[in-house]
Amino acid sequence: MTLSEENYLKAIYHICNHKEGGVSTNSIAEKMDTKASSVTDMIKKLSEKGLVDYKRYKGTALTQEGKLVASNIVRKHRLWEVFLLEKLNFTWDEVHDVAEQLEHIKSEKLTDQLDAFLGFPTRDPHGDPIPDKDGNIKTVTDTLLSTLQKDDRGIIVGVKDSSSSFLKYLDKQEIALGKKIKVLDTEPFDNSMKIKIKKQEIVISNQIASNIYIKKSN
Amino acid sequence: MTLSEENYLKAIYHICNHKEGGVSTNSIAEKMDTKASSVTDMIKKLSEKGLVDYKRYKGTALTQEGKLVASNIVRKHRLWEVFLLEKLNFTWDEVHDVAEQLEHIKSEKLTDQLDAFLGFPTRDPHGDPIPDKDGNIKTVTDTLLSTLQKDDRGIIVGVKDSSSSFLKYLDKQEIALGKKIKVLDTEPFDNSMKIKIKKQEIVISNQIASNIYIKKSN
DNA sequence: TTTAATTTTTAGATAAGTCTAAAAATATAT
DNA sequence: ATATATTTTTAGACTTATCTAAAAATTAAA
Ligand SMILES: [Mn+2]
Ligand SMILES: [Mn+2]
Ligand SMILES: [Mn+2]
Ligand SMILES: [Mn+2]
Repeated sequence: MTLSEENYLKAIYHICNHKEGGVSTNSIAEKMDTKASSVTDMIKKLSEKGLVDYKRYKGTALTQEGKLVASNIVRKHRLWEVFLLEKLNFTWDEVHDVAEQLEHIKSEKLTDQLDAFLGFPTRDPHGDPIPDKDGNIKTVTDTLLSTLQKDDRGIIVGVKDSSSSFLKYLDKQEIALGKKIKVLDTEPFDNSMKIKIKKQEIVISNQIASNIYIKKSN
Repeated sequence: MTLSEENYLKAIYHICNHKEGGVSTNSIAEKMDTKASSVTDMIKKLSEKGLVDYKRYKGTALTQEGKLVASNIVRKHRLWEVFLLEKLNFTWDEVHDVAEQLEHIKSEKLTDQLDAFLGFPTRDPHGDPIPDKDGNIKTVTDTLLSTLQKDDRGIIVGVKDSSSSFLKYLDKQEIALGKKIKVLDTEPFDNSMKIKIKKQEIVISNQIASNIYIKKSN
């Protein structure tokens, strides 16, 4: 299993989680930041190895085995993110890039022991669930903050966008996982909303609100 | 800096530490388990990049910059070995293979924070010194157990051979870093020796004794 | 249902890293 | 000093992963 193969499997895995059914060559190319022709080549190889189901012009899907390999990479990625944040004083906008490297380290013992060392965490620093060894993962059923109505309350449980710039914005506004919020008002014109968080009132754009996951509390 | 380039620099670094002056193409090939022709190609590239001094047929040496890069990889390797042993319940014969992968993770913050997290260790699980950020390293001046005479005493401070099979042998004999030993007798015929360790008397071959570093205590 | 646009695949080229086999340089032995 | 052996380098080939450009299949539009 080469680095490149692993990254392709992971990309397909992530796209699959959003859209059901086959994955298009172009969508993989976009996520991987490569050309479609490169994707076709790689998919053929993964197909030979029994990691994806592929019929030309028809799209690609992970096999059982491919899904297990991919989820294991995601598992490692998220465990390492927890490690970096909890043990090594990284901030939640710094962990992803390093985890992109660490997720490819091959050692089952390492992964298991890391899991135990961290106290078997269920979510990564961005609120995303951590798959178990068999690829089982809590499907995220959280609602987006942008879908809440006036007077709705909830707790922040995750972010959809994990980019460094977005996370830094949240830090600046003191918006963090676990915080209680209440929607004070919504503005129909641009879908911005006024919310109360930590006894402060702030206005956030729809772009922000549609990247924050909430667990509604009433 | 590719994975392959890093491994070549590390190989040259390790050979240099034993032999002074230029390093032969063949010695690099042997350490890297590749062909001499491959080494020549790579050395040319490293030379272009200013990481090694190279004149054809004359041998290779690390430049200041190359030495710094190499020692940083060794630094990471040994820090990770400490981490795996101290925090993740690895045994000292298991840490090396995983550290071979982890040493290539690129993040200065990660290395620094790991160093701090581990309490700034000075030696890895095999007794080898850990270089600092600037490439400074305590040169090992320890003596080999095989050079001791009858009635000499000392403390085990390191191993020369870090192979899994050797380390497992030591575990079986309960020979470990920090243990006090005394040479009870030496056998001139095959250079084996009888030693006292943990109040037990055991006989070890010269091959064993010449792979254990001792700090003489009188 | 033809035609046009889009998506996907193929064909051919390139770069990195490796190999084998042969040539060149250096070292060793008679 | 000359012949022989060893070491090192070059030449050419192969694999993996990528790209561009062109062809083929599919989808959308007229
Ligand atoms: Mn991430
Ligand atoms: Mn994450
Ligand atoms: Mn090691
Ligand atoms: Mn070591």
